Amino acid sequence: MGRNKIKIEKIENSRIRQVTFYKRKKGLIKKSMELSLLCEAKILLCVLDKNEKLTTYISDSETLKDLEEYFFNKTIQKENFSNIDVIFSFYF
Amino acid sequence: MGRNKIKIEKIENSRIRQVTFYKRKKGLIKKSMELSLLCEAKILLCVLDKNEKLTTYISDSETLKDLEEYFFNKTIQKENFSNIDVIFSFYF
DNA sequence: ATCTATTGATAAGT
DNA sequence: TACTTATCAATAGAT
Repeated sequence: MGRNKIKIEKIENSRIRQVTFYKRKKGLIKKSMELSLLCEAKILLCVLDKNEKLTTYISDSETLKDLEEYFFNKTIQKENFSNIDVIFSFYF
Repeated sequence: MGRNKIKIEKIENSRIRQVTFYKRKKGLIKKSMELSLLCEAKILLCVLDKNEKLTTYISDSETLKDLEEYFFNKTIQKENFSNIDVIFSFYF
């Protein structure tokens, strides 16, 4: 989307990278909120940028407590993704 | 987007809610991965659904360790959002 | 799961 | 950094 298609790889120009970071972080927070409201999902999003600023989005006040419980409960179904999983499933 | 515009509120039909959850969760993970690669951001995303399944996306192996450090460091700049913040900033 | 009309997100430009 | 706009991407509803 946007005027040109871009490759999903590090943006070398720091001005463009900062602008993209600002816009996409905002978009990610909005989509997190929408998913939590549409489907009553509990969501935690943490974004740590290179300038060492931490931005968090937490859907509701119980989310952290619930997540802690689920993280350490071995009987709960879990699905874990990292960049390489996502790249494979979406781009190959 | 999609065939109709929908309101951002709980989807009451459980079949439609599950389909939407599956599609949007996938989209959210993809966008998290893109932001981490484009801007070298460290990202943690946790999604806990009503059926008690936890899905996580972690951009890289150092993310959790770094986040722990930043969470408890009071000198770090932090920006925290919840649903109500997001709703206000995007919809009002 | 797959398809596609339609809205939404965003890359560049200003 | 905020606004605009052309363009691609995400997805709602149907199948």
